[in-house]
Amino acid sequence: MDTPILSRRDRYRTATREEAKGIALRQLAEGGTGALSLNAIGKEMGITGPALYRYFASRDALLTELIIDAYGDFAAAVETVVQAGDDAAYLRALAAAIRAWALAQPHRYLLLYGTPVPGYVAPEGTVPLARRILAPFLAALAVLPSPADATDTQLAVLDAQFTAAARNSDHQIPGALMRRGVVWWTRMHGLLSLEIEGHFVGMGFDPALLYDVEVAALLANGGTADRAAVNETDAVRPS
Amino acid sequence: MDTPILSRRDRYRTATREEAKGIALRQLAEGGTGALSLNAIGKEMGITGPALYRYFASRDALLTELIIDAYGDFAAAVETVVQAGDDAAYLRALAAAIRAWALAQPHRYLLLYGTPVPGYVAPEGTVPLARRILAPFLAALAVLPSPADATDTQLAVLDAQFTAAARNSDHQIPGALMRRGVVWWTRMHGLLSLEIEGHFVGMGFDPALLYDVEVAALLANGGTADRAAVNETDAVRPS
DNA sequence: TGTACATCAGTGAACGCGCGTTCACTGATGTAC
DNA sequence: TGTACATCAGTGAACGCGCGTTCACTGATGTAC
Repeated sequence: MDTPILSRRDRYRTATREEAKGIALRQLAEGGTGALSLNAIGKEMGITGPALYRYFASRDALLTELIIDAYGDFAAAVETVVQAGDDAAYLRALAAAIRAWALAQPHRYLLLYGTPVPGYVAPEGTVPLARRILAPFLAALAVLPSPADATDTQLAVLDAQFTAAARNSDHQIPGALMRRGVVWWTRMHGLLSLEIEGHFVGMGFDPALLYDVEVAALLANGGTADRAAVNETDAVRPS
Repeated sequence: MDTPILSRRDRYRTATREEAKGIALRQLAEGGTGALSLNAIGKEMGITGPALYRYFASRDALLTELIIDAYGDFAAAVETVVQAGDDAAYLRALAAAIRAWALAQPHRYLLLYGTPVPGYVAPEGTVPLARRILAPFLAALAVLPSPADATDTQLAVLDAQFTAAARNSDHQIPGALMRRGVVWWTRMHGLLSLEIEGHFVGMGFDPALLYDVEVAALLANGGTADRAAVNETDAVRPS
């Protein structure tokens, strides 16, 4: 840390900023992205709307800050998971941490992965933040072998695409590994977004249990169709 | 059909309604749910805003109608798929139809499965519509066996929950079947929502290919973790 | 076929609301000598 | 330690905008005799 000597003014300033952002998050949780209003935030703080322009350049600037904060918070929550036990246990713990964070702050999760705000352009430095969240998964997946990877032509093409993309980027993640990470991502997101948005309500099952089952499925085949299993199934099929 | 004798007025009326709804859909596509405005629709039709109150009771009523229409359209698109070839091929075709519809009209897909409109209460008769979409999948999945179902306690509990829910409802779908259908749903939704919302942009892979791979994975294990494969993997593991 | 009435589409003004944002201004807090 | 100036927080008015919705009203289209 570099000399955190803050004047009274600076401390007050950051405190006010944080208070405003906290209220903004609550407004977001209650009314969705459209309900984010500098005037309304000011009103709740006992302050005029225009006063907030001393703290945020515009409404979009505040929204951008909330998004970046959410990314950081999410990444921090994932990085907090300690690597204990074997890799499968670690991956299970990572998946559980993601679900816990998403359910604890659904509006922030939707801010990152939900329907994009119309007319709002995502901030630039968002890619490394997204990668920070994926990184622990990739680290664990790299150790965990995935069966029957190269036996499928579709898979081979897909992995080659990821490999090529890595060449054009600044990272060196193997294509097959990246693909497995993305599969984890899409499956977890499918479960979490539907749960958060209330689409499981009234279906009579425990979303946590389904989540566990799906994580187990991911661990079982490493995020890959087990083509050996296909043949087995076909052989066993009664029809 | 029951006597479709419509007066000139009635025909004009439905035509105007349809035109308004079409413009509403385009506005939704451009500006998101918040941009849906009766005044703006009227303006685009060369009509005053209040005039639209002759056709729709309120803004929410129009939104409800759009949602119900979208459900119907989506269900119709799924039901159009002809059952040719074996069950796996049929399921692949169903999954492809869903992706095609979702990508062709992303805003309508998000209207059904995206972030809920804040303050808007979903219409009542939505459950049977949602079930209409799931039904063809369940029909095909019922024939396709899923391996190693009962070997896992978590799975057994989950299936029991679905079975119990079916008892309390008006349908008679076996728990394990319903669970497999939900797994198809969550996986496809994860892929489709992330693709539609632009989260795959710049990653350098073909979303269609990943979709195919995931459908293949679903077909391979029937939407279930293949626990036999887990043990195989563990046995092979180098670490 | 013509007339009298009912129905309906659409207008335009109005109400009340909230939004983002700019701007000139007042007071309080900090800093430099 | 005291004074002079700069910095900053916050106010309140204003601009222009758009929204949903109600209401009294005008004209055109339909229907019944």
